[in-house]
Amino acid sequence: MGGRNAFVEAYTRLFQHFGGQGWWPGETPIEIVVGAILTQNTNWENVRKAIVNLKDAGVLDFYSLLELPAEVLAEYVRPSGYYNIKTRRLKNLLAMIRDRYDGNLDGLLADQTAMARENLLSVQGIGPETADSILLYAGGHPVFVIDAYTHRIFSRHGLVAEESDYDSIQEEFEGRLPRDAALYNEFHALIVMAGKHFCKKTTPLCDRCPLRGLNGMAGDTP
DNA sequence: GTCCAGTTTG
DNA sequence: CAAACGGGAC
Repeated sequence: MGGRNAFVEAYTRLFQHFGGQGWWPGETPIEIVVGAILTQNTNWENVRKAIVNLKDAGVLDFYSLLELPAEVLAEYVRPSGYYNIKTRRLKNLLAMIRDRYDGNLDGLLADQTAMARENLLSVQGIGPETADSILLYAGGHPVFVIDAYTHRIFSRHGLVAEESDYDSIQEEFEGRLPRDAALYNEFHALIVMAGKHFCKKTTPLCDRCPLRGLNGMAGDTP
């Protein structure tokens, strides 16, 4: 087992099993930012329908979204679920960019990582995972995105404590891995794949999981 | 009926 | 710590 570093080992195994994921599946920064909010606790396929609605309506750009009446925007994003609250969250983010970056999304993404993250987290409806997804996938900042899959997979393998919070898990990952945005990008996407296909919340498929035995435990499974 | 690339509020 | 937000797919 090339296992001095189980985090690197996990990445290697997942990449070999699933291959490169090529995230984020959005073409422009605004599309990635919108997708990051719409995908909160929601299946990506439903988010994709909402993005298609916005594209078809020709409003997937900063000022169109900013000026669009909330009730209209809500109809477009409806397929992604939580559509009223997500509409509000999108509007909150757009207003922050308008106020602090003169309406320039690229300005936010080009800001220093710590400052951009702080500004994102100040928006009601943007928590650490959404903020870091935007920083990493739209801005190319080297921040590791932690999600429910990350917590579940790595705690099941005894590599992070069950009770660890977002920031401490993130510190663990960033401390164990090279500070490389391309690596973080691919690794998080692979973790999502592992969570979907093997490390399910109920009835995990441990016997066939590419991560079985990752930490030298009796199978690393609960 | 269950689950989903979460976050806020009670 | 629990409830709320919610449509779509299986």
